[in-house]
Amino acid sequence: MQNLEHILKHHNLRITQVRLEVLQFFQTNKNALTHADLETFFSKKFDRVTIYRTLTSFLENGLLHKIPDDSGIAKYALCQHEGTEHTHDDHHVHFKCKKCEKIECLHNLEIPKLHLPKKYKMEHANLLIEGICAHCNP
Amino acid sequence: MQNLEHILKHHNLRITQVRLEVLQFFQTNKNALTHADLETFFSKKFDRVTIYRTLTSFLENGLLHKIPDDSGIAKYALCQHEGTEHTHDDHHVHFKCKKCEKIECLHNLEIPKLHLPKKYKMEHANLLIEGICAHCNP
DNA sequence: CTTATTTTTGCAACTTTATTGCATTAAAAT
DNA sequence: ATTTTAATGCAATAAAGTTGCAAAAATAAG
Repeated sequence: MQNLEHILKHHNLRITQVRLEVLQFFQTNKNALTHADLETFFSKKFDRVTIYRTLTSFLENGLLHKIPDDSGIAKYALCQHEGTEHTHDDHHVHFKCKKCEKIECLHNLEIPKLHLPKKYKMEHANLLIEGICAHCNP
Repeated sequence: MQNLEHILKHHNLRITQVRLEVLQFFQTNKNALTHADLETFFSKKFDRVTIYRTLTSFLENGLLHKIPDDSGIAKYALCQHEGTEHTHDDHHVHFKCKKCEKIECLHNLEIPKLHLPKKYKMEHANLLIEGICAHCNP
């Protein structure tokens, strides 16, 4: 397991305080996070805009991925297998719990192959499953 | 094929001008639409807020579904098989083209069954595929 | 078919989420 | 140690969506 500075370097990101702490927060938090989550956690420590820009830079440099959902609020989670270029992160499964509202990545699940109509070319796939997560299931 | 008024009635919606025209617009438009698309199309004819509320009522009454994606802008498309309660619309595939940016429903594709981890209960599934659509494919 | 009831619409104001410009500060390169 | 390059904070602005309320339209009731 690499340390935080290593991970940033590997993704061509300068090592700064915000980045170190935001990365750490993602690591200790297994669920998808929103900008608001970070803003709440870091209170007055970092500027709102800086947090937005941190998320954007992490996204662009492959540290985070955005999770599609219908809430209208952007949600982010760490990419697995940092370092390697094309991982199965391009085809992975997200689970959104209806009770706790949390979204998590099910990294070990592959999206089954699918037969697309003629002339359609698939590049990424993203499967969002909604239901009750293990934590909320009695 | 039912007419517009019939469809609204069937979904317990009062027949109004906005609803008739918005529904028609969705019918003649195979791709997913945003609020902005409707606002542009209906220019000054209907109020912004009215269009928002039309979308919401269609959503609540099962005429439309929201399509999860990572753009942060809500996208809507007509539900297939109007009338029947639980169709495979709960498990259907969306395709987002990287070139034309349009999203369409692939209603005839089923999402393959998946083996979830213990204690996870699935209720809906939504598969978003990104790539190049038939129209943009040379 | 006229009146009463209920729902929808339009307008204005507001909230929430996200972006841009720019001067200052910090990180890395020389 | 100094130069170069990139990141940060602040203020302002934009975009997306929501709420309250009076007026208008749709349905229900007589």
